[in-house]
Order: sequence, then C-alpha cells, then structure tokens
Amino acid sequence: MDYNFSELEPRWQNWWREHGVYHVDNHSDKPHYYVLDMFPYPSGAGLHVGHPLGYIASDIYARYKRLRGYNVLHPMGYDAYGLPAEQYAIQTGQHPAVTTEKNIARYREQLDKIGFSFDWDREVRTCEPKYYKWTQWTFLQLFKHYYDNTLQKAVPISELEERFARQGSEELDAACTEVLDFTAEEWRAWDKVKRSQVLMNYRLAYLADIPVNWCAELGTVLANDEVVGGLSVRGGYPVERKLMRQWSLRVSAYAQRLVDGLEQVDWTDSLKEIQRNWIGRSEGAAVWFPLDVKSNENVLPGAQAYMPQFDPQPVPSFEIFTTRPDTIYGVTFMVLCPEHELIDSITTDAQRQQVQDYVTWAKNRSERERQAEVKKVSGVFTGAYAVNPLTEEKIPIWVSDYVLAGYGTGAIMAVPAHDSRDFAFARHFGLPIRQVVAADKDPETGKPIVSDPNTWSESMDAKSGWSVNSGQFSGMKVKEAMAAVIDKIEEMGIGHRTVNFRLRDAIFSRQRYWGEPFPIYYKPYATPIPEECLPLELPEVSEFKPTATGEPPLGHATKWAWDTKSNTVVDCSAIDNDTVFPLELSTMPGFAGSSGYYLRYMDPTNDEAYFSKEAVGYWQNVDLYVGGAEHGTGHLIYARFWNKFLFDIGMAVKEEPFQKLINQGMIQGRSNFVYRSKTDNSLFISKGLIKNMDDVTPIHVDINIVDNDVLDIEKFREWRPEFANARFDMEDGKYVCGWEVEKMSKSMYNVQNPDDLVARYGADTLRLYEMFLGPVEQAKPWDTNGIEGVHRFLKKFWRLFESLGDEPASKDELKVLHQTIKKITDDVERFSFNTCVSTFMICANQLADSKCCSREVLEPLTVLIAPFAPHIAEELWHQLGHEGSVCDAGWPQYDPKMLVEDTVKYPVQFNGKMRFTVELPAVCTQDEAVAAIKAMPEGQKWMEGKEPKKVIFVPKKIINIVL
RNA sequence: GCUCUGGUGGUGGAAUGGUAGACACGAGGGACUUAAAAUCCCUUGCCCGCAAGGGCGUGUGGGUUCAAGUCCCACCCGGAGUACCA
Repeated sequence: MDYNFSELEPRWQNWWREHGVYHVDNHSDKPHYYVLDMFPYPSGAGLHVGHPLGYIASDIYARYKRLRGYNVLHPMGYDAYGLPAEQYAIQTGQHPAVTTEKNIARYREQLDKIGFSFDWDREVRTCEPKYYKWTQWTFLQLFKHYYDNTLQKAVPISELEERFARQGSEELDAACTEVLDFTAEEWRAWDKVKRSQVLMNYRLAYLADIPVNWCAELGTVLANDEVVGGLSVRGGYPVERKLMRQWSLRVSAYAQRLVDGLEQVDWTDSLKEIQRNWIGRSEGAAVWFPLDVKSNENVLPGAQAYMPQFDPQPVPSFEIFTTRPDTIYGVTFMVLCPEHELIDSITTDAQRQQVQDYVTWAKNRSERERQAEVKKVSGVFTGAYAVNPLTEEKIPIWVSDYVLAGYGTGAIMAVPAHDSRDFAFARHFGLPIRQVVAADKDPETGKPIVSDPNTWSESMDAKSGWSVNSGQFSGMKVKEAMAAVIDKIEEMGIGHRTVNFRLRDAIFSRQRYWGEPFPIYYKPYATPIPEECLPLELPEVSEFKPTATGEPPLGHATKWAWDTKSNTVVDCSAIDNDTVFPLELSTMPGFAGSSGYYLRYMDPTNDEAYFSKEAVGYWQNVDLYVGGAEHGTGHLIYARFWNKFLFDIGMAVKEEPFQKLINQGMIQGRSNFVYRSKTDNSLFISKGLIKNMDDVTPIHVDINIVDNDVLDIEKFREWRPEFANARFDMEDGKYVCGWEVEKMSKSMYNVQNPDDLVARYGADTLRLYEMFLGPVEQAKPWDTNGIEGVHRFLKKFWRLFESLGDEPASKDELKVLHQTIKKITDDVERFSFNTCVSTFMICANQLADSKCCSREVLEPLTVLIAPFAPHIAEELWHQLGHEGSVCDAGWPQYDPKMLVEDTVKYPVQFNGKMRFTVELPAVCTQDEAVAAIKAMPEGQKWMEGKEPKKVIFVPKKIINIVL
C-alpha cells in the first residue's frame, strides 16, 4: 500500500476531533506545561506559509512534552479586533463582525489541515463580549488603582483617598502625571469634581490632555510603537503631535520592574536588549540651575514654581536632567524645549519677537519634518541667563527643538565639548566650547592631554578618561567624578541622583468603532459602570466613519448612554446629566485584548471571573511562548505590564507572564522572474542565456507556475492574456527563471499558501519541511526547492513498515535506534528541529539499508516522529495494533549502553598534524592507546627513537602526540 | 550614529575547542523500464595529478591553544531594532 497522505490525514484529523484527543483538563497528577503561540489577527488574505512556522515548532514541543508525561496546555484563538476589518467596513459597508467571522472560519480551516494539537474547546476571540468583559474588567481595575513607588506595587485608589483625607499629599511617593502638593484640609474642602480630577492624576488608567500621535488619515491616535519615523505602521500615513484628551495606561510606573523582570526570564539577549532600549533606563542627576536675576528684570513670579521643594532657594531656578554630572564645569549654555513653561517669563523684551516666532514655527512642524531634519540645527537665544551652581558662571539660556518636552524635564545643561548635539549647536551659533574630560594621559608627564576644542571635528562623548578644568574634581576618573559631583550637588541641596526612563505611558483611546468600548460614563467626570454590569457591549452604528462633528464612530450610536437608576444602556435622547449620562465614545486599542489572553485560556468559559484561582494556581504562567520579534516593543511590553498589575492585585501568581520565549524568524518571499527581451515583446529569454541584463526586462512571475525555478510554459501562457503568444529561448529544453528574496506580498506573486502544499504533499511533509528549512529563530526566504526530499523521506519511512515483522532487531539496528532517540531528545530540548529532521533521514536510510523490519525498532521510531509528523505516526501506530492515540504512547528512552561502540577510529596526530587513523577499543586509557600506536607499523615509523613529550587523548575523538 | 545579530560549497544549512561541509536540494553519470513516473546506486568545496597522493580552504588581518568555523582583539560586509532620550 502506498503512502496515501490525502486519504490518511483528514481521516486522523477527524478521529482526533471525535475522540477529543487534544482536550486538556485543569486537573491532573501530571506536571503542567503551557505552550503558547501568539494568536493571529485573522486578515482577509488567509494564512501564508510564514504563519505556521512558529505554530509547527510549538506544536512539536507541545506534543513532545505530552509524550514526556506532561499535562500540556496548548490553546489557540484570534486577535479579532483591529483596524483592517474596520477599514474594510468603511469601504464596503460590511459589518466588521461579519468579515471577521468569515476570516476566522478560513483561518480555522487552514489550521485544521496542518494537524495541530490545539485544544479548541479553549478558543478565545477578543471581539466576543464574554471575552472582552474581562478586558474591560482589567481596565476598571487599572482605573481603580494607583502605583505606590515606596511599596513598588499597585494599591487601591480608595486607600489613596483615605490617605489624602488624613495627611494630604504629604510624604506620598506615587506615579502621577504631575506632582501635586496639598493638605488634608484642602482635600476635605474639595467637591467631588475637584477630587476626581486630583485622583485622575494618580490612576493607572487615566484621562489626561497629552500630546498624542494623531493620524488624520486613519482618524485616530496611535501608540508610540505604532508609529515609525513619523508615519503610521499601518498604512504609512503621516502622524502629527497634537494635544488631546485621551485615556492612557501608566505603564511608566512599572518601568523599573519591567527592566528588572528581564533578568528572570529565558528570552534571547537580543529581544531583552530591544526591550531595555525601549524602556531606556538612564541614571544621572537632576540639578537646579538658578536664574541670573540681576541680568534679567523679566524674571517673573511664575518662575518661582521651579523652586526646589526640598530647599527653598532665594532665587528662582529650573531643573535639568543630565547623565553626565561630571561635565558640569563644561556647561557653556542651557537649552529649553520650545514647550517649556518658563520661556514666556524669562525672555527679554529684546528677544521676545524672535523667541515667539521660533516657538510657533517649532510647534507647527510636523513630526515627520522634525525627524527628517534631525541634522539641521535651529534655535534662538532668550536673552536670559542662568548661573552654574558650581562655577557661579553666568550662562545664556537658549530654546531649541532638539530638546524634547517629553523626556527628563525638557531642559538641559549643554556641554558642547562632550555631547555631539550640543557640539553641533555650539558650532552653529558660535557658542564657546570647553573641554572638561581628557581621553588620555601623556605617558611621560602623566598629565591628561588637553587641546583646543575649537579645533575638534567632533565632540568627545565617551564616558571614560579623566576630568580636567573641573575645580576640585580635576584629575578624577570620569566614573568617580560623576559620583563626586552628584554627592556635592546633593550636599549643596541643589539636586539629586535620579533615574529617567524613555518608556512613555501607553495611549489607550482609539477613535475607532471595532474595539472594546470603555466601561465609562461622564457625570461629568469619568465614572466606571458597576463591574457586575460588564460586559458593556459594542453598540450598533449606522456607519463606521467619524461623525460630522469629528467624534469617533460610536457617536453614531443612538443607544449609547448610561442610566444610573437601572444600570443599563439606554437611548442617547434620555441623557439628562442627572441620572442618565453619555458613555465614552472611544474604544480600546488592539493591544488591550491581546495583553491578557494567555490567562483567559486557563479558564476560558468562566463567567464569574477572568479565570479561577485554581486554574491559575495550576498553570501558573506560560512556560514557552513562540512568536515574532516584531512584538518586542508592543505586545510583549504591554502584556508584561498587564501581568505585573494583575500580579499586584493578586490575580496572576507569577510576575512574568512568559518564562521562555522563542522568536520565530520571519519568512521572506522568494520571487521568481522571467526576462522579456527589450527588442521583442513576446520573446522571453532563459536566465542562463542572457548576455547582458540591460537587454531584458525582469518581470515578476507567479511562483505557483514555477517549479524549482523552471517555468511551466503552458501555465505561463494561460496566466495573463498578454503572454498567450509568448515565445521562449530555452536552455536544455527548459525555461529557467531568476529569483530574488523580497517581502512576501501579493504584488510580487510570491505568496505561498500552505493549503496548496498540503494538497500536493500532505501536512506532515509541510510540517517537516518548514522545520527542515533552518533554525526556527532564523529569518529565511521561503523556497520550495527542497520539499521533494522531505516528501521522499516520508515515503521511505512508510515503506519501512511494509515488511513489518516480529523478529528481533540486530545489534546494529538497535544501535541506530538508540542513537536516534538520544539525538532527537537532545535536539528537541534545544529547539533544533531542523537537525531532528536530518536525524530521522539518516536513521531511515540506515534501516532501509539493513532491511530492518523489526517491531522492536519501528515502534519507538513511530513515537519519536509523532510530534513532527503526527498523521503518519498515528496511522502507523494503529497499524502496529494499538488502540489509543500515539500522543499518549510515552517517549522512548535510550539505553546508554547501546550508544557505546566496540571500537572507535581515532585520528592520530603528531605535532598537531593528522598522520593516520587507528582503530582502538572504545573504552581504553591514554596509556593503552599510546602503547597500541607504538605497536603499529605507522606508529613505529613516527615514534622511532623518540619519546612523546605530551599526549593529548580525547576519548572517542582524537589522539595528539607531541614529540 | 548607537544597540543587537549574522558572514561556512551552486543553494538551504550541519559541526559540546578535536577528521569542516552532516542531512537535503540542485547538477552530472548509471541501473530498472518499450517509455514515463516511482525507486535504487555512484560522483559533486577549490587547485595540481591518469592514479596513488599532495596543496588550499569557514568575510579580512592579528592573537591564545598541541588543536580555532567555534575563544580574544581590530577591521570589512549584510540583516534587525532604535533614533535629537541629554
């Protein structure tokens, strides 16, 4: 009987479904293991071969763990809310729910064909009310908590209210939008509206006027990770900075813990590095620079707000942040960002017009312009001066947009000699440059080498060398000087050690329809609907575009108001701002639903809770997470934040959600080209016959009509009408196409659909081939050129069973088996699935050579291959007479004794040069080996009259004799 | 610019510091067949040689070691992330 994959695979897929083979319980005596894939966004295009790569790898590992006796949770679901479905809805008027449903059905059909071991009883869809109920619930918990920096955790906001009533803001160290200062009396005197404003300043989910990434084309705001180079990631539309009232998540409160947590997880260094860079922790000092009051009569009381709280200074001052406090003697000017509050009050009358013009210009510049012209220096002098607190020098204050409002304090001390941006600025405006760090010391005098910085072509930014021209700190190493200067500053009471993060809070509102509604109404301050009323379901709207007044699409909903009497959603016409209030019109962003989905899989049908204590207590967290590295600054940050918060409030039991993470490499497309002659429009020249590439035009050709780079000429003529009369210059009767690695995309005709390959070769071949392509982590172009080889292997494997018998295996056959078991076990453990496939091939070749047909050998082999090629394994397992699934067979163990060879061929080297090979007993000592070599004719020839000075004996590897 | 990766035959890729190129594709040759498909066998890093054999080889140049694709230093070239973050 032939290997009939197209009959056998659907049959076993049905059998698995009917027998609930992949159903997982939350109760088991077995150890638990949780294998998770990043769930897909079901797009209209369906799956391409890149998607299953990670799913196949995780499926292999999940099946392996199960065979090793673990209770394995391996779920799948859909990230179903998002922009593309909505864009499509706007264009076609189709409800996003309808298209999403259709796409999900298509995805499911494709996934089922590949034979995954997902427990579909646990499927989640982020757009379903029973799921997003818990997204909304988590949002409300974030709204109801603040972050206490002293305790380093989230605390209920009710405790903050009690605290304010007791002692005001005194001694409070909490994550907040701005530092507030008030007494208990003041708090008690405030009304509900004022109090809600104050509390909003501390909530972990908060509403604030913040500069956002506004994308006019998409009609929505975007998070930082959704914008690259001033353009939206989705669509590539321009994005501008705009001040808007938006919901945000106070992710920044967790910045330190997000950095620290990276130490505890088993991720690749590169991904950890991506996250560290994104969080951008930098240590340095906050320093107060007093204004030079004498030189500027315009210093107004407004500047008083900048007085340091810890030490009332007699003069107004402002705060800067620096990572190089050691260079404070090199400050020759100060720079404020154009948005800085102090600008108005310090600018002198003479400079006022210029400063105002500059600030206006800077504000109107688009984000893209600003980023594109980074190298262009611009700025203006305010006319005001500050005083360097250590040198008491008078230093000019400038305004420039190279200082950003969102980082640090929006003000810097400029040290042009040791910062490249300050250097460029100083050069451009002719400001003085002063060297305060020397890179080297003169080897003779031992003195640091200084030179005239005005002759430098670039600044000396390295944090190494020795301080010079720095008063009492001169001569110190840079690292020492940093510490010493901060100590001095703290002693003087004009600053302190501090840490700054680049990570910003995540903007959480989207002016879109297809997302989770906020469970918030306005009376007029933001108020949550009662938790027992969740989920607040997404209303129907007449259209999906923004309203005429520019409100989000939910503005079209007629029934979108909250009745506080009945606690139900009622018609907007009922709004009386007394008992019926308007509901929030924005929806949540895509990352809301995907931030906590892994927890929901543990207990997906629970209506009482996000997940039960028992479920999370059993499964703990994800043991293995497989997905693309492109989520490094988005999903993987949000999910960790989400989980840490849930940990703080006692929901999650592990602080980190994903213990081990493997990034599958991106699969690029491999495009094929035909070459059309420039002189004859219907003539196509085979690649090898082209003399000069300038004579031909390369044209993308559908990879589905090309096989091993050979064009199917008939199909090509049918492909497009203009090629119907094509003629070909062929080599050896074939038309050979060119190829190139490009992004997989429809327009390049290089999209490979997994269904076609399953139909042609079977799911098992596809699975093995995707693994055989190379290491899972590595990016690689898709290329079907080798798939035949893998398919041939499966046919060969199948044939091994044709003469199956019960006779005992030979010693050599057993050796092959046990070596294979060991190699496969080791390689699966280290996720080296490509070498596993090779090992199977070697094993099959050896057994075919020895005509092995012993059950003793073939039965364990069937189990070994089951994670990789489950269909054929299941079929053969049943042919071997078993009733149950091969999934529960138990992983075969190897016998270490079977791995030992009787004899081993050692390469023998003299003085490092390979001279000959000697066969020795596998188990022997160094002395025995040398004696055996001496006894051989070749050995005598080399050792004649000499005694070895040194012998390096590496058992089973090599013997190296130094004469 | 900074950070992280990687650089091995015609191709994808193997190699706990120990015979580099496993395994597969492609290519060439052969067997079986009326023929094709399928299957099987041989050759296939480069150079010299009829051969036996010898020489050279893991981006480049140094170093450590009895021994380096692997470890260390410098440089060159790809890929990814990030970008006025003080």
